[in-house]
Amino acid sequence: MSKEFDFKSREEDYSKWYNNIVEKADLAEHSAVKGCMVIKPYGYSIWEKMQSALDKMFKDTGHVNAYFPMLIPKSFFSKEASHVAGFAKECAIVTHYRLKNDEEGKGVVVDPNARLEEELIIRPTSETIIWNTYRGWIKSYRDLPLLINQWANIVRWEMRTRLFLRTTEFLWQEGHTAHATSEEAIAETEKMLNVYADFAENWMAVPVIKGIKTSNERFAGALETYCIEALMQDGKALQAGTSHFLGQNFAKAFDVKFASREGKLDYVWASSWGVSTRLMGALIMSHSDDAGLVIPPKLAPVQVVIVPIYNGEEQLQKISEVVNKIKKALEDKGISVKYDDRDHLRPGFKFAEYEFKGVPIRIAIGGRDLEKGTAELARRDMKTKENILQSELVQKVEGLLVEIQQNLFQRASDRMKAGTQQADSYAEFKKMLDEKPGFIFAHWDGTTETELKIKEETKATIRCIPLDNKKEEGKCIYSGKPSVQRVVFARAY
RNA sequence: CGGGGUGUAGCGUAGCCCGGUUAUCGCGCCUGGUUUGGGACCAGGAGGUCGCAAGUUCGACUCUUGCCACCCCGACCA
Repeated sequence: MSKEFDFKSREEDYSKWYNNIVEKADLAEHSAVKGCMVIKPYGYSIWEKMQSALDKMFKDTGHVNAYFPMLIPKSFFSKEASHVAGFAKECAIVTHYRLKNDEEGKGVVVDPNARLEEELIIRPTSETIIWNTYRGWIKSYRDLPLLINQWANIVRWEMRTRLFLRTTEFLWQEGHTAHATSEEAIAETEKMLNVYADFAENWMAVPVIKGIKTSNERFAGALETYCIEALMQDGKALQAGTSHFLGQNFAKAFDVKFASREGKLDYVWASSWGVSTRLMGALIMSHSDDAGLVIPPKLAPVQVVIVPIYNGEEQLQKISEVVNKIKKALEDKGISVKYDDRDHLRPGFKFAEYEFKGVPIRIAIGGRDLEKGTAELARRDMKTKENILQSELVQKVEGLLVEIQQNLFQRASDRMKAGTQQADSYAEFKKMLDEKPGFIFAHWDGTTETELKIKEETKATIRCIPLDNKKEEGKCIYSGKPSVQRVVFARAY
């Protein structure tokens, strides 16, 4: 019996549990560079599944992909005042372009003669370089809307990092669109928020609240920031995606004007929106349990694993014949199947391994099944198993994949519901945060001052003002001033 | 960036306080064999800049200083 695969339980140590899963399910590991991670093949293939689903959704909504450089002239940043203020503290800067051999023979050193005339920033986001480019692309209303997305890596120099949730370098997509009117840009911003929510719920099986950020939490340079917020199993909120209405801020900063149908020149209206490898963190923390990772079928690199149980090589061959037929039949239905016939590991070991790697369905076929025409079918989400006829396997598996997907969403939704409360006084609010953290709906007077005070005293922030919020008269839990609606508070990642 | 902790083989660790042959054990890995319905067993074997760098010393895993990385807590953020 190996200790290697023993997980910390969520109860025992939530962060350790999370790190264990990331490492032991082979998703990612720390790299030689502080704050940066290596995404391992198994983890990356989940990200690829996310990418391809999202990419299709973007294309289906009229967007095209392009690529802009990773290095941005420093001067670009200062063109939009609040943007530079928001990102200045976390920028990596390229100052030189050459190394040379150290004259004292101590390896290579930066060549002081190779200083860049203008320093380059490694993109923390690409608004500036993109809007500088758009100036040349947009002349007329006929050039609009411009609907572009890019898949890229970016760097934000973070103080404290956690695999997937916050790393110095991360992968993401960023959409940058240009429109003739404010209304159109806002519609685009909202449309992409809906795409994100759709993806989170229907692919990741993660329920989210759609909302608007307070001015304090808004993206640097945006007029309005929309977001999807998810609730993790420890009661902390996770911002899973954002979509920004940028107004004419970047158009003005980079002088991007278009001639309208009437022949008038006006600045272009903009949106930008993004989701990142942080989604991996959301996925892990939404569904996984004390036995390891749980992946919804639609994002699982391997949906079905088949493990043979045999006695001797001869029997293995017979089983393999049956398995290969089943495998083919499943694959014909578009299901990804792995047949694990490694001989040096026993079935029990494999069972455990696929459990902590989160494979949704496991089929075991042994000598007894050979005679009876049966198989053992186990589902990861419930950790249950049953014996069924091989002849019913394909149909059963197809249905089960759908069922597991739905079950995970249902379970996560129930958790979110159970973790969502209403507080009507500050005392009650603080008690909830301590005793049963989660989303807390409470009245707020709408001022940044109150928001910051609450944050300072409780570490809870306003996650968003839900889009479907019902208006309700009330009093701010902190200041007692009148409020027209409840907002969502939580401690967050 | 502040407080706390950790760093010895792929993983988990003993040794360090009180310096002294060839650095301990378990798991994993390799070879061969027996096994295989929930984390197999036997035999043999390989694998180490003791996080890095200086210093003290006849001698450093052990003492001193500096640095690095990771974890936890804070400030900051997707």
